[in-house]
Amino acid sequence: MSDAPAAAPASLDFIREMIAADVAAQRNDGWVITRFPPEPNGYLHIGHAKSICLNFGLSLENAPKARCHLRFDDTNPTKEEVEYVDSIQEDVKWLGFDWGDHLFYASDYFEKLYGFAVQLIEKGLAYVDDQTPEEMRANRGTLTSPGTASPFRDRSAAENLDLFARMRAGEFAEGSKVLRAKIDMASPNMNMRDPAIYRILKAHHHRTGDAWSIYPMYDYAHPLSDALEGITHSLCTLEFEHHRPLYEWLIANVSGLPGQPYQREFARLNLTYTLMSKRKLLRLVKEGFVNGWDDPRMPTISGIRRRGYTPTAVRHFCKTIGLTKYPSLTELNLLEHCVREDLNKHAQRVYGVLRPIKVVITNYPAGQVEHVELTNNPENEADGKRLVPLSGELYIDADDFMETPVQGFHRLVPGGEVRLKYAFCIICQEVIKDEAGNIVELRCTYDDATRHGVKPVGRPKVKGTIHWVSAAHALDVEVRLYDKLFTEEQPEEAAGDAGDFTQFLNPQSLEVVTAKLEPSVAEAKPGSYYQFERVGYFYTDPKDSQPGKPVFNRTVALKDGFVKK
RNA sequence: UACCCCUUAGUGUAAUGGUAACAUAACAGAUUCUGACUCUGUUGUUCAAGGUUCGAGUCCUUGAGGGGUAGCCA
Repeated sequence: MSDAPAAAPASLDFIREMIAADVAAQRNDGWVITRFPPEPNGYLHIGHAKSICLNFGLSLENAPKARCHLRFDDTNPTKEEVEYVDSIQEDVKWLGFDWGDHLFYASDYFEKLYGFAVQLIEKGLAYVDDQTPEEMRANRGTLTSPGTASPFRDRSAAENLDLFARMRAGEFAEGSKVLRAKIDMASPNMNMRDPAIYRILKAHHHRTGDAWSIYPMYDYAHPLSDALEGITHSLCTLEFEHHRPLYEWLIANVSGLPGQPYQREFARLNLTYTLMSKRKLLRLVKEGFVNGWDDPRMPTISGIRRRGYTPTAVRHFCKTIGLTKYPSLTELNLLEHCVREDLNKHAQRVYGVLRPIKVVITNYPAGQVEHVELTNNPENEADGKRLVPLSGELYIDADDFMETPVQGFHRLVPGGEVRLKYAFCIICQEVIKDEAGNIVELRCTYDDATRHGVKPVGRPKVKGTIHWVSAAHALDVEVRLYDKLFTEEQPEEAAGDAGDFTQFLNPQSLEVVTAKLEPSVAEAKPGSYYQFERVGYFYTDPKDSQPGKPVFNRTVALKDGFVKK
């Protein structure tokens, strides 16, 4: 799937408008430098894709005076792991973006950040607080009442310097002291009520090891890291809106910063039938509701990749949903539309029967096998053709036969006629059942005069065309039929505060069938995209497929224009 | 009952004081050796009330509704 990662959208969103104005005004000499700053504490999901497409997209759109950094915001060693660092890089690359040499870690700035903190202390803008976390919380006030100053708020710079140095040296226990910015305990913005900027954490960091026993807080590290990297536009989601004054306070009060970035916020992605919280996603994995972070039902990048979504489709989706400050809920359907749109252009067509019914063509010469030439992809003739065996014993899909048909059913019925695509028409003469009454076989006759799409004159029109697989040549293949993970559009909302979203897990989110596929798929390479004609799009599972023995994941079903009335 | 942000077809977005539109969804029809794709058409939209203006989705006021915020998480 090859379309280039995105030109600018036709009309500018509020962020792009702002940036265009900055460029026009030659702010930062016309440079646009953005960053995607994940904390390596989990796997990236489709919501992150929105941010990735924005930040890296901006860099592409504003070339050559633009770039986008990948920065790991690794300021909390208790939650972070290299496993996540690796997966995040893989996911960003898969989406089609490239950070070049601009891979950074907040932890690389620890020494500089420490120096800035010393500077703030010297300026009388930060102090060491000995209050317990409980006391701090109590004295912070509430949403409707101001906070109370800490008894330690007016320590001298000298004392603060000494204490902060000893915090770094590891002299104090975790939780016993914290460095706070001295701002305004009465601010209506809770973030400005002397926020903690350093805490004591005697934890092993995945990059700095045991070198530090204090770690900067996000609110402190982020703006300063942005400034150190020369970021011009720091874009984040809406819940950081209240952090903006603090961001600006730090940029204004720390001297010697090489850049003057500013922060703007946009609404995060919400998708129907989808959970986007890392914590809840973790629960699904940990409690075994899904099979790992890359389970094709997961909204993680690794999950949707394994499901068979394409980078082009995801990028196009991100462009389509736009960028606003309205906390919208996007229909999953739109994502699926983008996936089908891309796959329709590129997926190779094959015949596959998910729920086989045996069809015996009684007047077809016994033992005869012929080969029909089928188009691999009608959307792209260059994909060529293939030969598919046809014989007197076939499988068709159970969905394509109804013993007592409903209104509008165009496929095979007792005594009725249907076309086998690119073969001939058959008439169902007899339905054979076992003792339990299950259909085990359909006995049919074919009409040689109906080959090549011919409709003999004077015969009732055959409305249905169905796919088929030759029984003797069919491959038995494991196919995983994925459906939406939840039965509710908004599982969290539906569960309420006290409830548990897992009660809305869709029991039908995964069905594994042994399908009958045409023999050509024996050579299917892991990680390739297929359309099973009339059924859906399928992806060769990259983990579980073996040479000659592919396993397929259903990416998304084809739209079904047939609605039973 | 504090502060901040937001509100345009069912959903997601555009319209930058001058004809309310695009995508998707739904529904019709055409086409089709995929009930897909493609094509055509239909339904349906500015939260409310005032104000400014020749003219308001857009600016102002008030109200309503929604989201966010009280980690030594990010």
